[in-house]
Amino acid sequence: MAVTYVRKIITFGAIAGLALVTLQVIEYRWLVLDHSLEIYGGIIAALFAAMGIWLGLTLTRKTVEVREVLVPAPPTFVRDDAQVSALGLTPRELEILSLMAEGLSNREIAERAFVSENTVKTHAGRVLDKLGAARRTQAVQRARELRVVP
Amino acid sequence: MAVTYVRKIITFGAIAGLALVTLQVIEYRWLVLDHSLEIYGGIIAALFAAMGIWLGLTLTRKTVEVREVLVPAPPTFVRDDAQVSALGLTPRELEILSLMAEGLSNREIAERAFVSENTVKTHAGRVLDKLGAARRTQAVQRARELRVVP
DNA sequence: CGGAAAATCACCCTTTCTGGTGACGCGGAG
DNA sequence: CTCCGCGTCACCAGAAAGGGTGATTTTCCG
Repeated sequence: MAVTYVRKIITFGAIAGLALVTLQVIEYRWLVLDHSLEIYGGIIAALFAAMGIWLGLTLTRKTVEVREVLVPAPPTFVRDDAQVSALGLTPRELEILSLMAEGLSNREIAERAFVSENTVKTHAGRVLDKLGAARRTQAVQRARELRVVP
Repeated sequence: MAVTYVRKIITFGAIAGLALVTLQVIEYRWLVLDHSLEIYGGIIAALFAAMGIWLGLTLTRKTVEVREVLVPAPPTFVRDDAQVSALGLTPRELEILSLMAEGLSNREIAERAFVSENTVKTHAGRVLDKLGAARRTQAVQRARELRVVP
């Protein structure tokens, strides 16, 4: 930032110098031709006004006001793996639990997991057991509280 | 916005006019005193440069950047009553649904609601029906998605 | 290699849940 | 007053879920 400003000031100086030189030239030219002072002043005024505008623009171009607006974030689910291991749930059991939470029947779960319905029953039984639940709705409820399923 | 710019331009005109008047005064004063042209030009230059800078500054001052900041959503549950009425759920059915969502059996719900288990079955059946669910776990899942139960 | 944990599957029996039908009382809207 | 929505209750048949036991295969780790 500091470097930027230094460069701008140098640029400003250079342009100012150039303008002065130009002024000298114009001055003698017009004086020789015996023109009025008003025209001379007008030119100077226009020149420096333009330069000033350019300076003002350049100096403030990066002035931005950052306004932070608080907006509700979408509920993000992150599985509590600590709970999972604390409950002693195996990966397969966790998978069956997730499918149970989606409201699927044992038969449907069996199809999705490519196993027999009996196998699903076994897993489901263990899940209920480890979660201390008597019914699958209860198991899902507990799992949700423990952040094991969304 | 357009109004703002118009006002600025008018202001600019006024100041420019004032500056010109000032110039005239200065011009005669200094001419009478027979001072050099350079000083006169310098004053004009300084005057218009300052004005230009002011103009540039004024014209570009406000650039507002709105940045949205995600804030963790509060776990506040608010029932979507629109959904409830859209589903045609009666108060009693909603109550039974809530108890189902807690993982209670029909028998347990009957005890809490002070009705017979058969009554609970009837309500539960209607709830499944209105939610388009085949099992209570599915009903609970749907109800949750529809923000009918926490 | 050997054993433990995990995953798989099969029965059998009980409990719970679901679906369908029917019925009764109550209170509000037409 | 009558009809309708709501809540209540009952009964039954079938589906789904839960509990228990036993067995085989896979996987993984020391």
